[in-house]
Amino acid sequence: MTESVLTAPEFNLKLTLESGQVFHWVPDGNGFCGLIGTTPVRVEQQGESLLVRKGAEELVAHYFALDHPLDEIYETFPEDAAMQDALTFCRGIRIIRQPLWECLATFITSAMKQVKHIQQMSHALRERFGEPVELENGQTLFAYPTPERLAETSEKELRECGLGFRAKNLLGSAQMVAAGVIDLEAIRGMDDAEALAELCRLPGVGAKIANCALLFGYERVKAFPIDVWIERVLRQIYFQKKRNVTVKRLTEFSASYFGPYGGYAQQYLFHHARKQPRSHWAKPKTAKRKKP
DNA sequence: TTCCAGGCCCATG
DNA sequence: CATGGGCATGGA
Repeated sequence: MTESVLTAPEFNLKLTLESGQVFHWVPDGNGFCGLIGTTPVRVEQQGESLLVRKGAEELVAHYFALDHPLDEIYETFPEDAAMQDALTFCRGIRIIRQPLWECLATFITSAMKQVKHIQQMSHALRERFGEPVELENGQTLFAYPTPERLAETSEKELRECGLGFRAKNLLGSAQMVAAGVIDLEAIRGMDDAEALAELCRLPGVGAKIANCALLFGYERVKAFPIDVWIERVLRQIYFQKKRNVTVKRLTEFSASYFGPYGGYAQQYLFHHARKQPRSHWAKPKTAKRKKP
């Protein structure tokens, strides 16, 4: 029950946990409760200190990537106004080191879902198929279900967790990983392009989700996922109204413009954009009209 | 009620 | 190679 204090300069726990990179931590008083893999942890930030259970210091420090040199990282950011605004807004967000399957699987369920819904699906899957683990205070948390466990569920059961059309993708991916068709650990040894291609063999995994896995699971801090928010930012800020800008072009631009820590830049732009009032964004020029 | 969300995949030009 | 439509669910 004794607590330990970790020094965590240049860190904002709340922003980090609420920036849309991880989806299962729950507020608990002035701190948060969650699982690092299968280990339950309560973390509370006080100034530049992190309060954690004695014995969990190393695990927590590694998970939250307290060793990432944020000052150096910020110096590599482009100096344009949009990037600097995002930095001011997001300072202290760290790209954390998530368990591979949990990270990948959660992003497979994220397609066309709001952050809040991704959280709901994560908790539903955990409570239904995950192993219960007790926190010190008696509270029960649930580990993310293993690929083996999910592989033996059914699409119907997964749909009951609110997954919709993503159910088939999660099930298929779980089966491939459980069967060893895809070796998530082995991907650690691949270069970026190779790793991206390998991840994209999984059903429901394309460039965006693969890059999320690379960034948030594999610590590829240059990986630059392009979702609807980032695409909006890139088009509006860096390609002012130019037409005929393909996603391929946006990808190439991002890879060179944002530097060796492009993934950090991306996360800051993403979170900043997402927290802007909706009125900030111009109306979609091509109004997607629906069916007859 | 309508719109949109940390997309992917497949069918067409 | 680029583009369009379909796919489920739930909150704003």
